Amino acid sequence: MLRRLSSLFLRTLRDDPADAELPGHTALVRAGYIRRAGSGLHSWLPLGYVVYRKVEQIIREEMDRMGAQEVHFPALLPREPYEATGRWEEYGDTLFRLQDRRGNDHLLGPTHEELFTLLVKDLYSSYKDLPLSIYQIQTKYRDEARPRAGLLRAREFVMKDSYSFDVDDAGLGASYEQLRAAYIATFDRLGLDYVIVDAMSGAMGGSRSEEFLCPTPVGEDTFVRSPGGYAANAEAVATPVPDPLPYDDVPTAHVEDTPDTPTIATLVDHANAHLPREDRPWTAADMLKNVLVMLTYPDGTRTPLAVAVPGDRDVDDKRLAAQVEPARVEPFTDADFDANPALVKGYIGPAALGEDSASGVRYLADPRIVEGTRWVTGANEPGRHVFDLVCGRDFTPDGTIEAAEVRDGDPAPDGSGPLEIARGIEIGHIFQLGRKYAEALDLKVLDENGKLVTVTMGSYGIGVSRAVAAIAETTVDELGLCWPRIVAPADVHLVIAGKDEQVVAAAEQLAADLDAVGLDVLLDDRKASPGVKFKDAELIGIPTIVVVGKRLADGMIEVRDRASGDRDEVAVDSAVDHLVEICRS
RNA sequence: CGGGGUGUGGCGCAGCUUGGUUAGCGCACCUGCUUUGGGAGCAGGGGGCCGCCGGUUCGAAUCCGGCCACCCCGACCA
Repeated sequence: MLRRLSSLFLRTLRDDPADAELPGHTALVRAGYIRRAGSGLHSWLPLGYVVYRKVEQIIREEMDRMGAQEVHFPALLPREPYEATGRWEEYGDTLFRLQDRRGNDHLLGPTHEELFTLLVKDLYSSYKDLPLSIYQIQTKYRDEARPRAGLLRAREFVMKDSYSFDVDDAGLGASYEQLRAAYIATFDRLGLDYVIVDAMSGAMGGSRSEEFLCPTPVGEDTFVRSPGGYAANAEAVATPVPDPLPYDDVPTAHVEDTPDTPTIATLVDHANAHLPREDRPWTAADMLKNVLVMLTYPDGTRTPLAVAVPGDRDVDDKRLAAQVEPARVEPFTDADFDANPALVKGYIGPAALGEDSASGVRYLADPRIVEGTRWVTGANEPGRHVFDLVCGRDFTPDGTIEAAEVRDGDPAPDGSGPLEIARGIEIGHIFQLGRKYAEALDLKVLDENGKLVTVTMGSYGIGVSRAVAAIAETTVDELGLCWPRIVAPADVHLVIAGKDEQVVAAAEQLAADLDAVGLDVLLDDRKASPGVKFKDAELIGIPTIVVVGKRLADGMIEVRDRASGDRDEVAVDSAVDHLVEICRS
């Protein structure tokens, strides 16, 4: 394929667009790959669409290779199936809803579990038909509260979503492993760096869920990893539980006056000024912080929850939310305090917490708060705190909860070293759904004993448009885009640097020759100055830039590597062979 | 949804406080000449209901009110 820049539907921009904030997104717009059509909506221009299709095709090939079969659903869907699984309501404002002329509710599919499940139900009814993996590459719609970061968080985006169907858990496990292997192969081919992280805490049973995160500071997901190879989503990190401590020589708990100390910082200052420790100064880590939240369940029930964390840590809202799902976490309001007179704002302590206490509020503690740990905490009276309160002796929480923030340097749960906190773009997610959708939509098959069994499912997604963005964000440099060859919009960017007839003729001939041997060529045959062409070539980011110009007088052309900036001089006569070698190796 | 901000040719921006000729600049685009190895020069040109609606006024891009859109921070986000 030979494309000419003189006629390509392309206009590069010299200035950064005002609304692009990420370097890769900025470059995609400046280089003429995408245009914003609306908030969270993007149009693909010719160069961008070539890259998009290459990424899509690699994903498709790897899905086909593992035996999944491609189908295609509508993006516009009827309400009923989503009503049946409860997601018409659960999805909330993120769901794009619309009505047809008869007033019937429809939605633009945010994900297609329901449709896949129903399709299999329509056609299959025997264990002999399973296992089955089917997938589609489909435009998805989510009315994001705040679209941002270009293609990374859009309202319309393309996702490859696939689903596996098995009769039993062992089958689901095998299907999951197959998909996992296919994802590894896919991202390896795409040249995308990735980390596979646990997306769910082990406490939640057999369901496995892992995310493929592309590590980059511009990513929206926070994860942790250790030198020993442990990696997990921040929500899923388990805290190693310390051994119990002896507490025989800890004094009896005693209440002290600590006026005007409603926060940890003020309490530490007061304690050091008026009640100094014998061995060392008090720190926030000596304080027991009790945080109240209100949980709201899908059925509307509201229940308060108290979470205890060491005073030097904050509660991580996302980790807490993951632990209490499906309940939603809401702040504990002044009205809630009024309704619970046993709770004294700013001075809440364990004595007033717990299912058997005066307040009756369920009290869950960070796993670090083990038997024998010694704390300073609220005395449930304004201006007073309890000192030397020992866990297991003076109070016992109702249970533990993983809600404290994870910090750089925290130990990995598997002993593989200190955790490092990093950011990543979620480019893939694999998930053992289990029987949730099969049950809701009654997908059953007959097993070998002639008994009806509910099918168990897995769901597996790759963001196609997001993968393009992730590649751009992780390869962009100060000059512009810098595509891995496998997804680049062409193999060679051929710059005609000069208006001399011999130069033009030689470049045209070279372009034709490269085209003839099957390389994709972007030929810059515009009447622009060499400087403009070089800048654009760097911005567009095709991996190999060939310059036919003044050195042609000596029978030489220049071959540049976009990524490294390396330049070679090559004889025109051997240019085709040389470039084939570069592009095919 | 809370907070902040911005809407002026395709892109980036000035003008608005203090209302008053034909609304301006850079890039991009068109024509001509010169130029051609790192975003060229000169000359000439085309392109705008100044986000929308209403109000004040002799007169509104500019002042007032309402609405809409978009962006940023946060909340939210299989």
